[in-house]
Amino acid sequence: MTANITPTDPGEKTLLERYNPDRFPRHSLAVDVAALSTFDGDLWALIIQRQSHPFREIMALPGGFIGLDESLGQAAARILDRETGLKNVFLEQLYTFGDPGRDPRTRIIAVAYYALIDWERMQHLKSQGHPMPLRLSVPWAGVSGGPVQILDQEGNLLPLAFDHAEILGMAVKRIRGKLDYVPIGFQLLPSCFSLRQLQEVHETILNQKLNKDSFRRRMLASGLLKATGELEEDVDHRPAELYRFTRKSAI
Amino acid sequence: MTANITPTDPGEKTLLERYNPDRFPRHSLAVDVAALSTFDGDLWALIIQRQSHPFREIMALPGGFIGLDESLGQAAARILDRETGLKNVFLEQLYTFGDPGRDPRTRIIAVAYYALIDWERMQHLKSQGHPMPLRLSVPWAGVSGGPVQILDQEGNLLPLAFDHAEILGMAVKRIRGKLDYVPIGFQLLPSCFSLRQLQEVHETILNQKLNKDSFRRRMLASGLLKATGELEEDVDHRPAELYRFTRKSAI
DNA sequence: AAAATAGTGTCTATGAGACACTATAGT
DNA sequence: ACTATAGTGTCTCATAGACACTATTTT
Repeated sequence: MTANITPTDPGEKTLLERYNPDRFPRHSLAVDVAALSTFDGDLWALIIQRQSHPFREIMALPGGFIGLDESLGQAAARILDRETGLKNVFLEQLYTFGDPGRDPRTRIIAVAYYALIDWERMQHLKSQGHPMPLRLSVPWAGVSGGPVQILDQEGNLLPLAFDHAEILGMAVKRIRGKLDYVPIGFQLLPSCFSLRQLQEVHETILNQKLNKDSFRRRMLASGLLKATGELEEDVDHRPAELYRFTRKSAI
Repeated sequence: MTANITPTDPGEKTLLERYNPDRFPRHSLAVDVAALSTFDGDLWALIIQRQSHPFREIMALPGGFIGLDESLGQAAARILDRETGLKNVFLEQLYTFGDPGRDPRTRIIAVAYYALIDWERMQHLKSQGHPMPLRLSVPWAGVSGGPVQILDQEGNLLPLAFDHAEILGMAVKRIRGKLDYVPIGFQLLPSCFSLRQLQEVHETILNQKLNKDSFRRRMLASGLLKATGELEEDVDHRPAELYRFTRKSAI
């Protein structure tokens, strides 16, 4: 559009140069990351123990403030890298939590992301310090949603800081719903896997047993799996063939 | 947790009182609303023509800055009310757009919401001035996603300001995906409607013809429709029975 | 009566679940 | 040989699509 300069319109260029962001309220913006994995029939989340107030010593999701020149996804990847040393992780925006009062310090809006990490990588976290995977307890079925709790090694419920139980719940709800039409299961497996492993991932996410025959047929008919010809090793029964995902569909 | 005060820990209360939000970068946060309706076999979106720079005179979604003490959903409802006078509208968070550079003034993060409004209400907007429904042209099938264009009365493509074509595209993708498992169709209809009207809404959203028999069976089997006993009027053929949605499932 | 759509009944094709059977590893 | 799981073939059942038919309004 032509920027005609008139007495009432000083022109776009001038206005942009004169623009004062402080004419409108400014907010603190953070990213929280729900990094999920599957193991032993349960979902696990990467949790840290807070070192400072508020919620000092309480369990929380990794998070941090968003820099002025990084995109939201970059901020999430940076924070996940800082906590785990992992790069190139499946990471997707989840929801933005902005209720006034969700943080007792001041109003902080959190753009939540979720990540899917296979258990093998989850075991080799760079910073062996605070972050650790903790088992989830999902107190609802299907995709009804709601907060999700975390358990310590003895199976005791641990409280979560801020609204992080809601964020985790939203992440579980999202991947349950998404699993029906997007093959995200392989994000939680090594690059080579058996159909049984894939089925166990699905069963863990959905928290329900699936029919073996029908699951095999669906997966093989999807055209997204490629047989490698290799076989499982070190199992005390007939070894299964290993498959790879053909990542033709953009994730 | 007991707030033990030690030489290295001044206590939670003190820290919260001393908290300085300016220790971290602060951002401009806005809400943009994609208000959708269906009519004449197409999706329509509520569009305004910008009165000021940047993108002066270009078409855009209604939006505004988020107040310091309102929730994100409240901000979206306030802005939709300001533009349309409509209250109690189906409104749901869509995605947060935060790429640096998406707004030429300064970095502005936009939490996008989408609304579903039945065509009847769309015709009686309070402020007869700027906001108007414009027809959408969706250049992709299914839920592949991508930007969506708007058409003027003559069917010419109009440019959209900022990343609003992407926001609209995300909204269309979302409702297409959601329609398969959540009955959102009735949000685009008056409270009483025929099965044919409902099918037309589905066909418009999905942009594909549906099988009449199977659609009827699915809808009636869902248990979400209640026959009213009333019939259509002023149609030049056998009148259809009218139904209501039983909103037992929380939307 | 003609036109147009509403609504019902039935056949068929497809896909999921169930089950039986064979195959192949370790012990 | 025994056990455990992999993998195949087949039957059944539920649901979607197709189609034929009847019903009810306006013109």
